[in-house]
Amino acid sequence: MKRTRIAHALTLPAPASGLLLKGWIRTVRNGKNVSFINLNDGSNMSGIQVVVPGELDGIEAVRKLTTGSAIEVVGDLVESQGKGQSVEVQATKVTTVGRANEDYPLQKKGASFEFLRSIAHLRNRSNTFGAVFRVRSKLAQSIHAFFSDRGFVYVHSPIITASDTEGAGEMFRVTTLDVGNPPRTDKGEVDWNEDFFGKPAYLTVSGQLNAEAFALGMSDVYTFGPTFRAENSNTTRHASEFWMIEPEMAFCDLSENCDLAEDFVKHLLRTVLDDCQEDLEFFNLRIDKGLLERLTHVVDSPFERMSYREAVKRLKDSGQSFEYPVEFGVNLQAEHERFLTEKLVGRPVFVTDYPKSIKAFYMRRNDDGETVGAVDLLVPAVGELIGGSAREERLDVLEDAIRELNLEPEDYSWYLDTRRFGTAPHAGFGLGFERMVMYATGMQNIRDVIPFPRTPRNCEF
RNA sequence: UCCUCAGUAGCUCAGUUGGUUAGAGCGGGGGACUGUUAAUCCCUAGGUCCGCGGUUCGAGUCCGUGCUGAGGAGCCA
Repeated sequence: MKRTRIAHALTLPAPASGLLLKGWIRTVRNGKNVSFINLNDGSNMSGIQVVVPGELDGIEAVRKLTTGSAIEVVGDLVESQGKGQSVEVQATKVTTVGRANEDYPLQKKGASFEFLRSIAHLRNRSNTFGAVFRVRSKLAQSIHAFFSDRGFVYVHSPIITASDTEGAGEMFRVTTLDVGNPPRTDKGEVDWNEDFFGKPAYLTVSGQLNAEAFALGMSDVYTFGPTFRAENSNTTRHASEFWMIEPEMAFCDLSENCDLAEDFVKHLLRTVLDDCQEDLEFFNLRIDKGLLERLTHVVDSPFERMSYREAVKRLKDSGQSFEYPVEFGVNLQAEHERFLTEKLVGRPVFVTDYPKSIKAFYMRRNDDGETVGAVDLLVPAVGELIGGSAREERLDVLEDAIRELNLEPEDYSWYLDTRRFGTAPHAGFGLGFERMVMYATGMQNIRDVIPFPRTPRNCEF
């Protein structure tokens, strides 16, 4: 007999006989004549109710079953006699596969997210985290589907990099040297020539420069993989290891870049609205009351676009007082971004053309000499969701930008090669995957949307 | 990294101006009852009050310090 996943069993027309279900017990209620088991195998939120008649062979073993135990059930799908579910499984055989002892930490009792983080290996068996990780998986699959449909090439950018000049944050060093007793040069400095790669190496903080190289040859590409930041930042929105999506398109300007970003965000949200209904309804009920309304609104609204210059003007004209004043030339604070997208615009907004002084060297310089072709997508309730830009494709301008930062163009030789040999306008953006999962689920802590999160001082599991 | 707050039973929490034997609900064990829905009812076991040091006749409670966690800020994705 072949196993049926519970989500599928629930779609079968009842009555249906001879099903084999396997999963883990969420709750058991034993009566004199009948026992009820809520069985869950991770394929959906609700699980399925298994009804075990009191006269069944082996009923004594069933009565001793505990929350968390793994079992196999053979039975028939029938219309439910009780309230609360339309169908249930009338068991003809129940087999204990793996018993959970009475100290199983996930009892049928509300537990704090903080506690569940301490049992990350078990928390996927809870309602909330089962839903989070189903949605996360669906979003990941949906990302590949979106780009695949548009002819993008999926590029695996390297995890280990030797360039420490990307400037996106503190990097984790990768080394095989004995940290307690490294080889040293005559001057007493650590001799990186002796290290595995013959020079200092790090975990990547971004795949963008690699993606650019592939875009300038394969046209439309994207990366989707893990990224590492050694920042000692302890917030609900930062992790040391997270996933990032970075599309990069040749022969593409800032406006077309925004077009893609808008389609992309809407596609992802529409997918989870369509395919993860039960999970999203749970989030809407238990985690974030406004979730469904907000997501539906975003999917249905055209995104606003305005320049940074205009955004600053509208923020100043709003009369709103901010903890940090708004001025042309300063980065927008979280409070500014939220006010702009939530109050002034009321829907997602692309803010474009930031002062060059607050953006990265590789962003394309505008003709005004003052701004660059950067774009941030701000969304209600979260703030910045996407950051991107048109890339500087002109070799001489790019070299000047590097020198202005007191960096050496020679250190970027392979990157500059792409501008020497058949350069072309191109643009792209980066989206923190976990930010999207948080946005889609209403979860407020990044540690609760990553299966086994890594943050400063936390590398369990 | 900075600021603020917190740490009491397996979990979620209460614990008064410092005062006798630190409590409740859920979960666990035993029983009753029941087509049940986080079932219900009775009985029961279960504690390094985060660690260390101090003040005091007396500390879960006050002070210092360390550890851990959370929220906020900065940085960013």
